[in-house]
Amino acid sequence: MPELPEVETIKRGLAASIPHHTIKSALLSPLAHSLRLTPSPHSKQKLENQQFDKKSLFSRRGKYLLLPLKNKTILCIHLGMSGKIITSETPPQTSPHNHLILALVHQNKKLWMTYHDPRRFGFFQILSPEHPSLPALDNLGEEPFSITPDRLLSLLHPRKIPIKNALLNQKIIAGIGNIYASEALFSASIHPLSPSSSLSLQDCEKLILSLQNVLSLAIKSGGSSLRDHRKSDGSLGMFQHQWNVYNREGKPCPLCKLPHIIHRASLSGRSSFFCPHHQKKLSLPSPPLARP
DNA sequence: CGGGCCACCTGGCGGC
DNA sequence: TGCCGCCAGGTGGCCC
Repeated sequence: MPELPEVETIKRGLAASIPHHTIKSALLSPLAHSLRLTPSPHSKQKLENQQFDKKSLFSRRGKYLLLPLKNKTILCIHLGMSGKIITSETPPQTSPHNHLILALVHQNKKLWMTYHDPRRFGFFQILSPEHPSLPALDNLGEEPFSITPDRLLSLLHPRKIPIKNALLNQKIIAGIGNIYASEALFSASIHPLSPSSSLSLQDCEKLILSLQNVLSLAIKSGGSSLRDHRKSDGSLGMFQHQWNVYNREGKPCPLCKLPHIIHRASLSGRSSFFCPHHQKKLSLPSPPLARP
């Protein structure tokens, strides 16, 4: 899915196109009930004839998109693996996967915003003062752009799980997915299987800088379009052309060059890509030797 | 707590 | 051409 850069790209696209619009109608697909979270029966009524709240900007938390409305509710969208949000000046083509279509208007100009998600691993929910959050949203870890090395060290220190798995755990750090976890570990020269507890403060500093660098570059390129991601105007993200390791098994390591090639390993059922030559696996400090 | 599974879904791709 | 198996950007649950 959309990881942090893709969601951020969509947020920025929407912020540039729809915040002054009024929602004239909201159409839910017949399949919307089988999204990962079922939308409340009142979703349609809560959205229709509402305006976006100009006092609260559109925002993103981890991989969650938050669109505040004037009636103090927030349209919260998670894109799962295959979700897209596309705006268009004509109604979207009919599809069973258009789970939410908002017909918008501003100064007599019509615009449609469509949430499309074939696999239905994503969802949308209306957060209201009565139901102000979601468990997963409450439990999100810190944002990669604000976490400090000290904080990351303290989160990693008690854990033996591979650092790659820790990066994918949204409760530890929010917004990182399978592509950017591999890319950041590559840049930080950290082996994905390194135990989380083996990272030093300096490793944490380097990892945070690598994360921030790769995420910033990806946002600048409009995210990575592997297959489903589109910017909100329908155009492609371009960061997939700048991947160093993701999906590049067998290709030369861009850093070490031949004969060193990118390897692939499966970690908790997810592909990880790395260069074993410069991403050295860290080991845990040896346990103290038993005194004879 | 953690690792290894599975489930939820559709669709694209390569191999035969 | 067509079918089949495999794989995919995420998350959460269950069992050991």
